[in-house]
Amino acid sequence: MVRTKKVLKKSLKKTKVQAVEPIILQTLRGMKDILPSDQPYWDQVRRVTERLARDYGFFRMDTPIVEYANLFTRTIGEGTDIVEKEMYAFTTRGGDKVALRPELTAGNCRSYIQNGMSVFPKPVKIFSTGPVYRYDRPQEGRYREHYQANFDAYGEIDPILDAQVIQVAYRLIQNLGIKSVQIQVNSIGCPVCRKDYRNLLVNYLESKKAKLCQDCKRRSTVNPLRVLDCKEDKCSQVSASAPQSINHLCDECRTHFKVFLEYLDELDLPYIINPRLVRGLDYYTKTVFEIWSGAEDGKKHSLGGGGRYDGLIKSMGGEDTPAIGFAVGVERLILEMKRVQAKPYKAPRPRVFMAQLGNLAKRKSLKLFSELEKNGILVAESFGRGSLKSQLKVANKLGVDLTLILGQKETLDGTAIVKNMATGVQETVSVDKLVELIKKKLKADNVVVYHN
RNA sequence: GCGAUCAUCGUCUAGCGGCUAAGACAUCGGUUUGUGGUACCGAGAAUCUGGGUUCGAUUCCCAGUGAUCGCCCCA
Repeated sequence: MVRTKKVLKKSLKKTKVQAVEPIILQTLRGMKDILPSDQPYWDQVRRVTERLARDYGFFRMDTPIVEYANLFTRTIGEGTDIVEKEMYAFTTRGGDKVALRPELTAGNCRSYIQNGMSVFPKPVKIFSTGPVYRYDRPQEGRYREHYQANFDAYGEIDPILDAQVIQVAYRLIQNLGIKSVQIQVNSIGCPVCRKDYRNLLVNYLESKKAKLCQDCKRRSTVNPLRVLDCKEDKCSQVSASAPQSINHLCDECRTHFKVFLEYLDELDLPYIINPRLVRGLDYYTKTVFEIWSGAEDGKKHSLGGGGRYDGLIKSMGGEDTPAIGFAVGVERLILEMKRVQAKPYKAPRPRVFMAQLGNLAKRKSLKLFSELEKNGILVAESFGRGSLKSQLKVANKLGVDLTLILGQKETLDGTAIVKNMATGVQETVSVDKLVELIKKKLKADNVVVYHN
């Protein structure tokens, strides 16, 4: 086979047969397949997410992956990295400027407005999951296509919702078996007090400009809040004594933050206030937060984050609607689940194998298979195989408890052999009583489940 | 977008400037045809791509691609 492949390749080269572009058997950079072996983890995330969403009153919504590009540039912010250098944007044949969504909130807000969802009783709680796209440099836990689970609540200004939303995020992570996490919270104020604070910060940074790293010198005017987040030693020193946004909030924002923290205390959530927490999207107001994995051995990931965006809906052309939400990164959750050896979801597996022998039995087995399936009995098979021996081998490998053997003789008699794989004992039963018997046997204790 | 490390069967690994690139696991088939697990036998299966150095490259060099790590940023 290989030889023919190689020969073929060479002869193609020599004779210069039409230059057919070969199919590149590789996922695009930063994108990966989610293989069957990983699905138990994904299933677990899905189940926990859906269960929690239901319990906290969030309804599922799915929006398109592609939207008009300016939905994102206008909401996330022109100057942000996400928009500036990470967006998958292109022009369609029809001339529309579109983009693959880099996050879920913008699309959800668009849908909220477009579909007049403001008529629902507040808060309107929505959750969605799906892939988002960012054209950045891949690493472990950071992909160009990754999945997020996103929760948003519209129409409620009360800080109690901020606390509840964080509780949902926290419990989502906890319920996956990730116990050790840290919640960081901050308030970045409203447009009014943030502007004042920003000026203050710019002035301060200006006075210390000489002590900043190259990047931060640039940032200090373009996006001064980001300087606070810089990990360079000298920048940390500068930002350590920089004015903090929480000390320069207007009355309303300060009260909001204070009450919010009281609710958090009430919930016993392990949070810390990080005055230097700023986020990469422009639409946030007041409360912002992130949840970090608690890996002691160096590597830490942001598992999720979010915040309040009271001005977003209005700025998009909707009614004045306060809102708060968060997103978690599914790949990172799974990475962390594996690290702490959290249990993935274990899907039901077939405990019965059906083996057939001879043309007549083979023909009947297909029907019998569906009869069993209709009765809720999961059956494995390898119908294409001929010998009973090889079928039993497969049955054994699959670790089933029972194997049904259907041969020429049984088919003519309207019976089947039921073999207990652990003991090797087998009995012949009428096909009519098969379902009943299998159910009984699967419940019985003497069916030993070995093979994990 | 910047820097670093790496790249061999499906998976994990071995190997060497040279002639059939080795092994394990997995897969498929067999050990007398209607009975599995163990054992034995057999088969298929790889040097990421493109250049260069060389008599000769999987091995050395360059570029591309990808992965991982550190920045940047974020989920």
